[in-house]
Amino acid sequence: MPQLNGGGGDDLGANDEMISFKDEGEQEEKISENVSAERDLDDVKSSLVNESESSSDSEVRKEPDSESYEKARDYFSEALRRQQDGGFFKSPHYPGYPFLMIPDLTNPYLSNGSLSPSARTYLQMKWPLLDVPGSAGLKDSRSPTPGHLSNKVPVVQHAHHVHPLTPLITYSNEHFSPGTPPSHLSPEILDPKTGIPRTPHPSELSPYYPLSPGAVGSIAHPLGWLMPQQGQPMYSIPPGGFRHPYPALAMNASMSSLVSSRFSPHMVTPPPHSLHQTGIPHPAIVSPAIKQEPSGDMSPTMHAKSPVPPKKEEDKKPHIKKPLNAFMLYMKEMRAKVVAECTLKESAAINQILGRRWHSLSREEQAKYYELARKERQLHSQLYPGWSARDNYGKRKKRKRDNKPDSKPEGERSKKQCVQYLPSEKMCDSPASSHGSMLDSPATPSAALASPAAPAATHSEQAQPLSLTTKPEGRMHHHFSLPGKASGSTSSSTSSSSSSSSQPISIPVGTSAGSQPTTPILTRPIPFTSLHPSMLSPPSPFHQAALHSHHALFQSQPLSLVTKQTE
DNA sequence: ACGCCTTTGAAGAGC
DNA sequence: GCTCTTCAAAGGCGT
Repeated sequence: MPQLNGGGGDDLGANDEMISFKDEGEQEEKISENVSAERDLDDVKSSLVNESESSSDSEVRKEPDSESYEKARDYFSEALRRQQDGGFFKSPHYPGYPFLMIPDLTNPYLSNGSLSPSARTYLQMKWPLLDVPGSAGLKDSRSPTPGHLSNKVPVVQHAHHVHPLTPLITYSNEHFSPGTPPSHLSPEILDPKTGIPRTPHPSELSPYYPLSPGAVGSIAHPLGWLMPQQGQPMYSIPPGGFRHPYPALAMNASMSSLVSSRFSPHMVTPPPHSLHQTGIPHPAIVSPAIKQEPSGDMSPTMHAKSPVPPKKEEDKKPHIKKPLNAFMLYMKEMRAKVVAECTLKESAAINQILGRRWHSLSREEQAKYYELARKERQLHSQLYPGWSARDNYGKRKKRKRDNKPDSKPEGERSKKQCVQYLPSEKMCDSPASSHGSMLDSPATPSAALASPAAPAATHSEQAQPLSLTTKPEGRMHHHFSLPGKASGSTSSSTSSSSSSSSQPISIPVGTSAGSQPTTPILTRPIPFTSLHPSMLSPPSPFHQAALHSHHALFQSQPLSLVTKQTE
């Protein structure tokens, strides 16, 4: 139904994709009302972000090897996203966002990977934009106001300057063509000092790349708040250097050779072999011998396309990753923000939060991700026509949670099946969601807000990330169902089988499905230090003042409150 | 070092 | 057509 993006629905064949939020119903639009709250939240977050930066910085540095290269880049991009995320939920301002799914020279699907998709995205776009003076409301690009930058307050970007989903445009190589910046973006290249649009210099077009310490130090870095330390690049710098504005020129041999073919500023002379038959540079073809996946394996489908002789097939197979779905894209985008807000590290917990946030997104916002994911799939199919998701089966040699619905009683499954991070999540969620201005979710009673640590979040709720929404029906019910499978029954499909089966339905302790067990099972509790009431959704202005106190409170709160058992 | 955890969505296989 | 499984990201944690 939701051909939400009316105009853009070119080949929006993904009708089914929209189904997921079909039942999201009406509650979500309210998010847009919190734009101003978000603005304030930035201030709050800035402190939290700073708080988490020091630790994350060390993380980055501990992986200098080439394999971590992408990781570092991703990290950096996430850090950038943090800065950007301040305006993310303002995305209602981006209804007509043009998705720039231009085939990328790099290959985000190769696990050995080239530049991080998201990182690439930020290349010439983000940093110049960061020079746009903070307060979005001002929209005054002529007052650099270095003060706010040095103050490490995330710059609230004007919606017009960069779309919040920009980092999701992961496969566009536009950003690597300084000579041909995206038409819609080129005007946004602002002079860091004047804020006046200007013709970007190549060296400035890739501000994403780590600046030389000197350069960073000489200029009040717009991203100072996310720069771990003065002049310290956010992410690990390959031993080879990586200080040149064009990393390809300074990186180690393998990477540079890889990147050079992909990041040629003008792409004038891409190596012939790098071009896919579709005209799209084929990353997998580009560097079969240059940069292979450490484990190096090339799917048979790749052989068909790759000019590289099939010799050493097993060794040369790059692992072509699945295209990211909408939620995955969203996760990559928002993870950093959640981490920053919650000082939370465990992905399992973060993902739960993100799952809730995902459902709290407005239709438009979700639609953007769906659209983006759809285009990713299109691009992926173009890049790898013969690729099948099946090709990756078995690559992960883990076989988990093969919970035959009836093979084992619920409680007999591994205890980890019952791991619940949601109590904490709930606590983060409660304040915002319980507030009238937010998603007045019936599932988040004010009691939860009053006592974040209290197990107000019923277990059934925990098993239902969607409970954040106002829709009592829909998936919510499905999650109540026993693993046997009422859940998958919905034609809706979205979270049908997989989520229901994977969900820790964990009907606990003597409670039937649908009842309200008050005992969150938290075998691996999240430290309270990781919790923050603003985690799940932007806090309303009313909560602004309370955020810090909440945070402080959480830090001092014992976890026992969460794990309290009621039976 | 490896796998699990967690989330949603997509895709494939099996019935 | 429906159900189930696997994988995609991510990073802490357990073994």
